[in-house]
Amino acid sequence: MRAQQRVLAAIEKEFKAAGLPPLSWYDVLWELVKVEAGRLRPFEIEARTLLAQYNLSRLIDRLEKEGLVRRESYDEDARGCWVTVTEAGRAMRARMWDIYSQSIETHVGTKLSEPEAKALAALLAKLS
Amino acid sequence: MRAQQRVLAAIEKEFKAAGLPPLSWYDVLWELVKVEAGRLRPFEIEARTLLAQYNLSRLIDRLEKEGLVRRESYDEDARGCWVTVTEAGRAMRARMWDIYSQSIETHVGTKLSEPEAKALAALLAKLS
DNA sequence: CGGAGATATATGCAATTGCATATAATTCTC
DNA sequence: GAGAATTATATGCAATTGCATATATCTCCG
Repeated sequence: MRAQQRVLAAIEKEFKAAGLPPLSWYDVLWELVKVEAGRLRPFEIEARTLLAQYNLSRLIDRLEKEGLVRRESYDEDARGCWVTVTEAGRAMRARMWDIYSQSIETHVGTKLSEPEAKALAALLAKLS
Repeated sequence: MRAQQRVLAAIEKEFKAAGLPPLSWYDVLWELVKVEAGRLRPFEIEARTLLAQYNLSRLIDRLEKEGLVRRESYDEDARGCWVTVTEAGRAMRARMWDIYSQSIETHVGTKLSEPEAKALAALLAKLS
């Protein structure tokens, strides 16, 4: 818990210092960019990011207001919608990754050797 | 990040199901109970828990309102105060520990062997 | 077909958090 | 020993989160 708090706080701080939005924006954008169509249903994002449904709904509002994603209708089911990443969203994700990757390097990369990092990942995977 | 989120969410959920307050209350109470005098300065709690100063200030308000801690004057420095855990606070911490220890067992203990848990702790310690 | 649930998403409202700054006291410097 | 800088804690206000529930479909079953 403490380790995560420290690392997360450090990363958020670096995003902020670079004038970038919080990590949760990155998580959503990255899920969208990762899939080839560049779009997902909210409930799919929810499952992938562990964001609560109501928090995600409002996070999408904010992303949409900034023009980073668009809500589009989903014809097979009128309850649903697509969340599609825009070009601006892709660009933002890339900009955030510049900072994020550096942060990871600083706060994790320099603290653990390659085998240690792999061991850590393997142990954490057992918790999920 | 994901592993921590999952485990933390599961623990908070179990606290809530038992009608208990959030984990952050436990963290503060535990720091207080751990020291023999049963009291600390806010800035000491802050350093030990990683809570932000303004969040801690308000968390102490809530704990005080519930009668779990008391703010007492600190004579050597009139800016400061002691935060002293009350009997009710000690009792609450103990009640929370019943749930917390079970949660840890469920969400960590059953997922990792003893040497794995030690290895995980050692790796995470390197991040801090 | 006509509900009775189930599912997908949104939203009003209260609680918490974050930010910036306030307040009050202490220490340091010349 | 009078500011100036620093430290300890609190607080007004905006943003975010959590909770409960709303809304709109959809699915399934008799």
